[in-house]
Amino acid sequence: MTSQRRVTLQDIADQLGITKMTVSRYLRDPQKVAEKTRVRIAQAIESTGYIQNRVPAMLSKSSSKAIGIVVPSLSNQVFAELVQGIETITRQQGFSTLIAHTGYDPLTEEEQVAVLLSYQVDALILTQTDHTLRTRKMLVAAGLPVAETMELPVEPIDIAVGLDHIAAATAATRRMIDAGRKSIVYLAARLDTRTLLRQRGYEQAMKHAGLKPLTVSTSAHSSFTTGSSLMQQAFQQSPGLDGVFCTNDDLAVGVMLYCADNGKTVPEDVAVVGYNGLDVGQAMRPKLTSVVTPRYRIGEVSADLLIKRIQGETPATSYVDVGFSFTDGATDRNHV
Amino acid sequence: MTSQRRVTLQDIADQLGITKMTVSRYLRDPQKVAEKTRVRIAQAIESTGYIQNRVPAMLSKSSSKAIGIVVPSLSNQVFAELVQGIETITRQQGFSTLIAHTGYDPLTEEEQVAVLLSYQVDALILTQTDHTLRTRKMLVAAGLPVAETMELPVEPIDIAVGLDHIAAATAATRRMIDAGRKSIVYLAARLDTRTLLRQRGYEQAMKHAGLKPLTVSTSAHSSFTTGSSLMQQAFQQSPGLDGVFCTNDDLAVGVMLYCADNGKTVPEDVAVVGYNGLDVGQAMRPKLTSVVTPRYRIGEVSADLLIKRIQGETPATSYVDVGFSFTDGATDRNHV
DNA sequence: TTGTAGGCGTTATCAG
DNA sequence: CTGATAACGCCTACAA
Repeated sequence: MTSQRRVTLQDIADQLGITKMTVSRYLRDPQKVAEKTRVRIAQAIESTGYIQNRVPAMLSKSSSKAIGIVVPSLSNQVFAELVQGIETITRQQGFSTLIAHTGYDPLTEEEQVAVLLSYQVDALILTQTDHTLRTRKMLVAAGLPVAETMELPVEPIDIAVGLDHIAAATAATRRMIDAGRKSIVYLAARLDTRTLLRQRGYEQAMKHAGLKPLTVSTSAHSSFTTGSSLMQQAFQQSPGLDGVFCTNDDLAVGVMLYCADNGKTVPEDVAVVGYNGLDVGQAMRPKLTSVVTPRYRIGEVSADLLIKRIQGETPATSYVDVGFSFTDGATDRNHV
Repeated sequence: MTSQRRVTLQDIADQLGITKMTVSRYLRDPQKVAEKTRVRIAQAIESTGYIQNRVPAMLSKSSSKAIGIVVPSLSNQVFAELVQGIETITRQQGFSTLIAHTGYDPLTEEEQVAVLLSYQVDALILTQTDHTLRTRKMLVAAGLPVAETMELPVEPIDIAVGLDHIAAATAATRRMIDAGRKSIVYLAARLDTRTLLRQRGYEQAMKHAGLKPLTVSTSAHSSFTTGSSLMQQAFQQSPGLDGVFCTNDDLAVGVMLYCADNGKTVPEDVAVVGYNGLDVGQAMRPKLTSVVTPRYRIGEVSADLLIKRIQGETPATSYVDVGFSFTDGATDRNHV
């Protein structure tokens, strides 16, 4: 009973003694068929539980009215919000979304891009800029609009919507420097592109202020426990540290928990700045100071640009810097 | 330049002066074509950046070698792990996955199920048991294997893999009762089925012990801040409370942060038990006691059962209770 | 208002 | 080893 053929237009047509063309017409515009037929078709569709099969349309128009989204991780609120931003736009334009995830691995990205392309998506939204050669080739060959999001690639494939993570990290670090911190450490996990960009920004700010940068990192993925253990290492390597810049809020919260647990007061003893401005940080006391990345907006903007491109328009801009700001936190103040 | 036609088998065949059939053969098994042809085809494919189009296969076999997964939320680690469990199995069996999300809304679920079915997925994995009538109808009409996961539905559509949330909640509550707690409150957010099941379990345990249950809830979604504010309300409604059972770990951590911030010691003043055993809880001090739900396992089991069904086998079981356990936490001990 | 013919890109099947 | 043909389900275009 599992593999009974799915109901088709033909089935419905046969059942009513008409042709599938009439049923097809009804589906796209009920007004186009006679009142009597209309009622009968409606009934038949209702009773059979007919579901539109998109596949033929994909075949003949080689378009699916779908946009593919490739995110690194499914459990990261950052990407969940990006997707929500995308979907507010796609939904109102009648596009659906296909979501794939890569676990931060360019090879998996390659695979997933191939899968999405094989489903004939009309556009692709990527969230990494580090692509394999084959990925790039496929994207070019497919000739569809592609948006790279979150960070701004040096050599964009096509559309780019994101923010300057180097500048954001520099600004974050400078806040602590301006507040009188001297020994600031950068905590990094899962060494993806963005983590490295932030490191660059951090190092620039430190060097510019004549301070010595120190990065403590792990290839493990970010979590609260990772944050705690990185902080422990940081104290070992730099006992006098008075500030930490964390590559994301998960680490930052782990740092705060570690401090609470080891007699260090934030921000008096140690300043902490996180990245992304997630709810976690805002639930802490004091509230975490963090870089706000407008990913909802990134989603909206990139979806909007892509749909315009799908529809044949040529938007003036294809490179959008959405900027950044800071949460209203208190973990980087009150020094000396 | 955006809508150049995608490269097809025909293009490659033309380019080589052979038929697409030969190219198609090569793709499925390179051994099936002559050495010489093989090399030429390989080259042409490489240079054109050809990507397999799955759509025609979906049409003719009305199968896509894909499994649809419908999760409530993309930012919840619980579902991320479920998906990972699913994908370990699907990947090794050559199936891809299509992920859709509902925001905990049965109507959105209906929509997403329709979308996935229209892509001719071979099976569906759902994570809610509260479906609209139309959803149920579509699933029956589509006649594909369906797994309902996480909770165990009273009337399963087909396959069910999950755990007994009532029993788990009862056990969690009883731990605190056994440790001498008298005034235990249940904190709930986003009132989905599982939240309500846990409430039932909590109430049963309380009544059984002759204690008065009290639930403090909100329709807002779970977060640390939600947890903190629910805890504040709980103290207002029940100043003498000495225990809280939280419907998930996010709330529980919010509760712990609130306590830390308001001079209450955990577990001395207030016992706390969470749900899901996420990393957050394990990063807290003391470590959060929490119900461990084996969602990775749930993913594996359901994917395995579904694929067997797709391949025509009839597994003996289609109803699997994976059970639950507790994290090695300390937030529910040390009383009186 | 309804019907007929053909095509989208691939693969199963049969023929050469 | 390679080619020809038909089929999958729907929609566009045209015809009745």
